[in-house]
Amino acid sequence: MCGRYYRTFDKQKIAEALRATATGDPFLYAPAYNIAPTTQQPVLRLERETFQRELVPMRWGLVGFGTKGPDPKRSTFNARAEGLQQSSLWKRPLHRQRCIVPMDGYFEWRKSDKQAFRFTVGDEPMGIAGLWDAWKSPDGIWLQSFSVITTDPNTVAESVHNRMPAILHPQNYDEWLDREEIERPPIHL
DNA sequence: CCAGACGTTGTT
DNA sequence: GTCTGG
DNA sequence: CCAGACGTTGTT
DNA sequence: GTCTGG
Repeated sequence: MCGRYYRTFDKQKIAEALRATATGDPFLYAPAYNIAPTTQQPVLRLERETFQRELVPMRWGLVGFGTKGPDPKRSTFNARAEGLQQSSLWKRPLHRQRCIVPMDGYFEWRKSDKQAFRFTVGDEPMGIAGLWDAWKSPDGIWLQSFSVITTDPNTVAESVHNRMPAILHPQNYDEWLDREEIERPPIHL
């Protein structure tokens, strides 16, 4: 699982590091050390027509296109990699709306004693595989939102938890973001 | 066909 | 919107 | 994920 | 204990 993370890079640095155009309010890119679900956070995706990389602030906690809106009773800030194909909520996002969640690291709490652990990949920023969707509110305003994909833990993560976010290798970012591959999404990444 | 869901975690 | 269960 | 709340009435 | 809001 991944329910908290942190990011030290600001708008300009994220844009530079990811070679992307950063859109939206600079305030939403401010370094944050305890990021929680339902807050607006920048995610990386390809622009619909130009396929250029763009950073867009979205709500953490995916709100499906056809739902009635955000539902506090249902957690959608994580999406299990194993079940993405079997759910109407995740299926279209998996095929057409993949994104990457930039962060410096994430936190996990050990169940036994509630001890918090911080996970990073060295000193490098990391990109987590994510999905996004858009929902139109009754008053016509679009809400964009995203979810972090989780998978089985590696040997480091499993000492604390039985799930971990899907960390992408930088060389695979383009393949994950590809908006033209809608038949066979690169779930192997 | 319609109605209702559409999700995750851990159970130390 | 789309899928599953009844 | 954690922190904090956890209620009722009626209201054009 | 369970739900909501961030």
